[in-house]
Amino acid sequence: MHKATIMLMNENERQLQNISDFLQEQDFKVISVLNSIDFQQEILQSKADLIIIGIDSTIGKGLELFQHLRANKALEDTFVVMMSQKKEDEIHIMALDCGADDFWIQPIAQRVLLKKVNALLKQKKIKSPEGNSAFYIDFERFLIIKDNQEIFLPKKEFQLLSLLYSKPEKIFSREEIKRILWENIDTVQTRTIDVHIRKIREKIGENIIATVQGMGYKLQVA
Amino acid sequence: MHKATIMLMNENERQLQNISDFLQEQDFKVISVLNSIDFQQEILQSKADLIIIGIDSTIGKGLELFQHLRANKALEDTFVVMMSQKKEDEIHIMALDCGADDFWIQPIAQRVLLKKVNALLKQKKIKSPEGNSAFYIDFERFLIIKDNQEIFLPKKEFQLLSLLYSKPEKIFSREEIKRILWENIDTVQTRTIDVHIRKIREKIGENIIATVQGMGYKLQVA
DNA sequence: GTTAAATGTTAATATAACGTTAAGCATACA
DNA sequence: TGTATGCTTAACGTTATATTAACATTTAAC
Repeated sequence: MHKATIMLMNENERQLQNISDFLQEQDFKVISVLNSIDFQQEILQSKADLIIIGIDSTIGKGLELFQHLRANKALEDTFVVMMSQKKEDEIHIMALDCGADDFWIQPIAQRVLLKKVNALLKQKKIKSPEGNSAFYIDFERFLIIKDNQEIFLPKKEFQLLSLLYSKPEKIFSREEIKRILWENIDTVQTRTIDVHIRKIREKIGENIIATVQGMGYKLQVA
Repeated sequence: MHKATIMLMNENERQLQNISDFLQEQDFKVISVLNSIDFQQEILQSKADLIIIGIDSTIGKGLELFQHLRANKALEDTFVVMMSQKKEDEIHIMALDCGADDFWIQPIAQRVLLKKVNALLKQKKIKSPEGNSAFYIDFERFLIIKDNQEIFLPKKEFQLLSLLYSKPEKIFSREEIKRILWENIDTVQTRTIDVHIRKIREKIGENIIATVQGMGYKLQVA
């Protein structure tokens, strides 16, 4: 099984070492950084599954820095937790506002830490429809925006893509698509859907809609 | 957008009312229950997205009760959080061991509560492999999840595995499998099933489907 | 141990599902 | 009225999946 990678950022060296040692003992792959410059360099390349940031020495510049990074696509699937010794709600809220997925108060018992880490790693973030794939849909203007380009799709193609887009990764069977887009008028032949798919792929790219044989189509998230 | 449903269980009526009122103000659909009997009745039907349990008046019977429920498939996608006024690590760990996904310490500021609730609702649970066997089936995405890996199976293999999965440990005879998967078209030869079993084993592991000589196949629960 | 029955395995073949193209028709619009 | 656009279809190409037959191996019964 894949060994989870955890990235630690903490300007307090002792704290950093403590947690790092413990997590390594527990057989995680750990990447430790002591300051926000290293952090910035490592964060996007590390492909960490979980990032734990100690914010006590960092407040201000660190959080601000992070807020920008959070928007980065490479971090979409990464859990980010901030830790602090301060219990004030203000800090808690600030951390979550900056895009942290959770907030832990230090000191934290090793067994609790381990439980929490494992609990998080079991979960998987779902990308919000906005950050979805290589494109997004402007429903007001009936346009697909991809790579800063505006792509126009005819009505049926637009409807079909919108449907798939409504639940990325969910497989929509031809039956389901027919039911929704054609209101179940079963005079519609099977190949019709394929042709629409064909044209959509032609316009927005081949790798966005995946075929699942025997089942239907789905929007790729990766 | 779908209005999230939150279920609250707390034997302390004032706490229950407080949280319930606040969350309703925030436009969540809230289901409140005061005791573990109601809880048991409501939990499976409520289809809540998030369940928050106050455990201080409940410890013991409540947790035990919940531990059984956690195994239920209907709760696979539901986040469960336990709250307590006690800060001891023991309780924290116990809660997580019982299958809680998170643990919050009371009192909790309303703004913090709201942030945490929203953060959780943004995530979507991945069913833990521990449940049934060494894997689980994502029917929406048509995938087998095993050791955090997503495995694709062709339609027939998927159907066959799903059938076995529907009743772990039950032995399905070849006749029964034929009847269900081929709608009793008896032109299908015996070895066909074996070949499908073979391919499934190849992809998800040899120890998951067991052969019962003279009887049929069954899903191992391990 | 020997044997027959049951199951495992492989690779060739058949079939079903999907992709693609071009053409026909309807509708809108200049 | 002619032209453009979009939707659907049929026909055919291609690929993925399902099935089969032939042979190997295991199991249980004697």
